[in-house]
Amino acid sequence: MNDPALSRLQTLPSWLLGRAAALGHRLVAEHLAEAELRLPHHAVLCAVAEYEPVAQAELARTVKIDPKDVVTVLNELQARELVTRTRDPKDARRNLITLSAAGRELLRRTETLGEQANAELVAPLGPAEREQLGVLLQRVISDR
Amino acid sequence: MNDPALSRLQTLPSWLLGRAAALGHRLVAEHLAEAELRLPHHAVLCAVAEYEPVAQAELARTVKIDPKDVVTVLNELQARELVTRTRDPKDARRNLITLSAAGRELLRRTETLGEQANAELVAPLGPAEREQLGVLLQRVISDR
DNA sequence: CAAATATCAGTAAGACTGACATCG
DNA sequence: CCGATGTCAGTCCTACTGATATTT
Repeated sequence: MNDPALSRLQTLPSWLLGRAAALGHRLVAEHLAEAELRLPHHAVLCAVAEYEPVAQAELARTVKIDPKDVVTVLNELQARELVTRTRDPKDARRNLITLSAAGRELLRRTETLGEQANAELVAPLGPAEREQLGVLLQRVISDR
Repeated sequence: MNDPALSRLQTLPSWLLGRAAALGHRLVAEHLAEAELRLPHHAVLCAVAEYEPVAQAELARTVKIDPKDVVTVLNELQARELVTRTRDPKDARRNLITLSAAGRELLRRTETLGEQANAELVAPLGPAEREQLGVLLQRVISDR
């Protein structure tokens, strides 16, 4: 018998995406480990830098992670004094998150580390192909 | 200040890949749930169909999951009588895995489900673009 | 003895779910 | 009261690590 079931599976976009993402995830995580930061923490730090002062719920939306997980990530970032959490005087439900000086400094490092990891990830591709890949992926994830 | 830290992050290949893969993972998982199968189980089933009779260690290599996890996956597949595990008479260290009739039948269903999910995933792309995406991803993951 | 195979137990990261209190 | 926000506790899936037994 031996119909090529696996071969077919391994050409499906979801399979290829899964493997490529796993590779990227591993590379980025390895590089970020140098700054003792994990991936969601880095993403949250990026978002805080761009939108501070910002509420946790909005962080969850922009970084696209679960609001419940934002709590944990922020707890850890706050424990390392990379961000500050203060009550919003205008709306007491909200915590306003801002970047500390240490957070800003660490972010500069982790941004560099992240870009190195991504350079490794797309090393097999030429510049035009990297651009093309980015465009296609954007289309696939757009709005969903 | 507000340098666009998040914006930059969200154009990195690893970020885009992560989001696209998560979307694909969710779509495939949802479709496979209809057959009460999870992702690794489907992949293993595909590999067994293509290479049976096959040893667990080789399954781990072809499907690229941890050999320890193959044990669990196979336990569950065997409990549902989708595969059979028999001692290799030539090498008593090996278990030879083969597909049962029920397994072969279920695989036909899950293959269809998987292809439907992937069709949804790449729905925003035209035929040529899907091909292009596949080629680029193959290049990125080749050999690593 | 060294290497490969299979199993088991435990752990870690990430994404999720449900319950709850607070505030507007 | 409803809806949004934040917190807490716990689950699920996937991936890994370490230890062990057996066989080649």
